[in-house]
Amino acid sequence: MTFADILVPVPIMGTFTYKIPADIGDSLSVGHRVIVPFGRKKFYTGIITGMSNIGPEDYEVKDISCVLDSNPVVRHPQLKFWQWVADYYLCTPGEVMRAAMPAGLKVESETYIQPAPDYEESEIDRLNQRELAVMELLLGSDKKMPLDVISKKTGFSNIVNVTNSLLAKGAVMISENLVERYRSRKEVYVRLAIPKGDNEALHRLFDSVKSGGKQEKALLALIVLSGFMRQGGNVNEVTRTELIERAAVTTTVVATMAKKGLVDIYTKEVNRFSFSGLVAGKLPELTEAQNVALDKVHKLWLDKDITLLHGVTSSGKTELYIHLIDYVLRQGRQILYLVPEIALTTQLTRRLQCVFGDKVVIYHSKFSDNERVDIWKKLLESSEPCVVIGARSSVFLPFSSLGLVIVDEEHESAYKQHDPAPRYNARDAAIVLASMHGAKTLLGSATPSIETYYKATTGRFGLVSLTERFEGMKLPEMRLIDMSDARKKGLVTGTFAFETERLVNESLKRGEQSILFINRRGYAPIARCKLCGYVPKCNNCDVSLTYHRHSDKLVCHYCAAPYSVPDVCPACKEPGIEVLGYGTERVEEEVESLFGHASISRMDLDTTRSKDSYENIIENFSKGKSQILVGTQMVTKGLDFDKVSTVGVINADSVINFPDFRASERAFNMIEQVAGRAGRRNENGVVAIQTYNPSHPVLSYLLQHDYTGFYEHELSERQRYNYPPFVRVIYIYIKHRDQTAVSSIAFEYANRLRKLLGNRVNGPDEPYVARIQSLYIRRIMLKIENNASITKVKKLLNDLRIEMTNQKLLSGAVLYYDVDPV
DNA sequence: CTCCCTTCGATC
DNA sequence: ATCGAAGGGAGT
Repeated sequence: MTFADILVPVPIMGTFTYKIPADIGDSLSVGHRVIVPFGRKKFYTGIITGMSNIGPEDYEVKDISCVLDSNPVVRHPQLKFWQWVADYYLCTPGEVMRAAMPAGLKVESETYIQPAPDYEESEIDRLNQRELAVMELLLGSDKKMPLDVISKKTGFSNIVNVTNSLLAKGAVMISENLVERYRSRKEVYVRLAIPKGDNEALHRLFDSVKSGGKQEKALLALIVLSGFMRQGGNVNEVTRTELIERAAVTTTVVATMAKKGLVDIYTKEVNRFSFSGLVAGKLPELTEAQNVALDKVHKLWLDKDITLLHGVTSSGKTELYIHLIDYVLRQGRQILYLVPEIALTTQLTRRLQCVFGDKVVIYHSKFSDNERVDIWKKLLESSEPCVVIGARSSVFLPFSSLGLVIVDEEHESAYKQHDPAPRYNARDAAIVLASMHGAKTLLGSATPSIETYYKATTGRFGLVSLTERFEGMKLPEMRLIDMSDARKKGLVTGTFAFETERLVNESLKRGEQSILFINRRGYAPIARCKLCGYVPKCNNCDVSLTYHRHSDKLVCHYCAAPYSVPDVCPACKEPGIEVLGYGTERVEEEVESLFGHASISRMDLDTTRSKDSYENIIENFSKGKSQILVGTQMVTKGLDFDKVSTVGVINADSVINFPDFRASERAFNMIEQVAGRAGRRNENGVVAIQTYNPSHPVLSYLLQHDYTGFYEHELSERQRYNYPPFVRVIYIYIKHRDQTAVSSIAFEYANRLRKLLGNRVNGPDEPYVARIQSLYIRRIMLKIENNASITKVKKLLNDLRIEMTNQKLLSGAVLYYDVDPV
């Protein structure tokens, strides 16, 4: 083959054709990774998606620069899957590739700049100030520097102009260098410098070390660790780390021994993802109800590919999963176990490792890129059965033979990627991936999404219910607390109703724990001047700033820009700025003053930024080191705590009154999930829901833990107002730096779209946050019938976009789609 | 008329 | 995404 179609990780439709150099033609195939020159300068990593002997006629074809691996790194059906994601979520395959592969597998070129060796400034080519600044920096370091480093150090935003003029004046040279980000890990090993079984030589080794000395200790440890004296078989490789730990000696001792010729020290590349050597344990025993459910899943598998396991909290879904995983592992196939948040992996991983030992693999975004590459490579190399626990991006791993995909907490919005493209939902993508592998999908949830439950009750999916909790566990009592009534009667301290306070106190007295859920981080979500009413807003976004006491800053929660708190109101010049409302920090502070004797921890985005912080908080709480846990939605996720008896929902209204069609669903799920944390093994479980709007229908279903009742109610609302699952929603976002432009563009776009699709088009309207990062936003909602062809819609949207682009009607605007928003 | 910055169009 | 060319407004 002489030509190859190459997919590059850029947001452009389609693939690009390159010539395959004659000497490497035979070794290439689809899925291979290559380096190609792309655009004027840059080099990118591309993936071969097709090959042919006939090249294009109408343009010049460039050569593939080099081939990166001896085997493909993308295997069937990954490319097909990428294409599906691109088609369904209305983005380009390049964007999917960008998201799918770890950065370490996508080598890119970077522009480097260095001073020209013989440059002398002349009269004609005077350097201006910016140029001089760059030259000074370059001459100061005498090494060539990447452009982005220069721009960071000088603070110049438009560094390209400066370098170009420097280049024109002959002051600098530039070069494109490939940067390999992936670093393999090297491990130091130690072995005895004699052949196995040569006992005479062994004696000589012992003769040459001091009896009772460190070296002798090391020698003994090495013999044990390597299994040198064991009959038959090979000696084990022993790492230096293992050895010095076992023998309690330093590396110097080992180095001296190597110098004396007693041992050999050698270095080897290792895969970071090493099987931990854990041994598999026994399967958990199932209860009667679980056994019935398990049988039912197996029966459903005969004619349904997708099954919903609807199990109330603590009904033991995980045990069921474990049995199914075991079943599939025995068939020699792989399992993908999706969890919505990295956070959930720790407890789960331990449980699975107890049963499946070293067959458990974890993959998520807090892993270093090197670690991710290692896992990718490991999956490519071996097709052994294993179970991958991962967050949404693990749907892109190179599985060889998936037998089962489990999507735990399938209703979770964390499965949906919002920004950047591909805006995919890992739950739905996983279903498609599973079908490409001929695998089964099991969706699990205590509060299934409306769409999923609809499909399960109308026969598209199988449905298995687990309604029975483990022995001695009952659902916690839900108690509504009418805050306006409480305030009228003066039964409120700060944001706590006396009632809530009393429940927490009783828990404390019994030596039990409490969880307090507030849907906002920071100290207070609004700052305001009490004299003139001025509210500080972000300069780039249409959001009021959240006050963070910890840093004493006002922070934009959309672009993270920090602002200092003004001493006087910028509007009226009086010192009237005060803060309003409650976030986690402020609740924590109030909890401290109310229950000062208890130990309190807070869990939100701000306290879980570093790698292990999340686990530490969870660990502390589950070991009882803290009694009260204050947090955002993070605390609602399926964590198992035995001693929690009180759960407080501090502000249910902020969850319920969110302005979109999923508000009720989200509120029901969130509150029911956090309620599930109470009374897992506790008779006294109570959930206090503080609200100013106690008659909201969602709350009445929550009081009864009545999922199906809520579902019926919500489904009829969805049908009445024509929302999913009865239609498919596509949001079309239009962003522009200019407020008037964005309005008129969105208006024109919507009108043209309406001519094509009629009343399926709603809007444009301003989304909840109408300006983010200096861009004004408009949103058009498209409601497409379920049986409509996505291809047709896609073509129509594409054509409209091209038409309006050609008429210069979209200039300066950013336009993108969000399919199946959550 | 130059300099700088933004916008536009192409990328095999 | 990223780069160079082209357009356009202010400064000399």
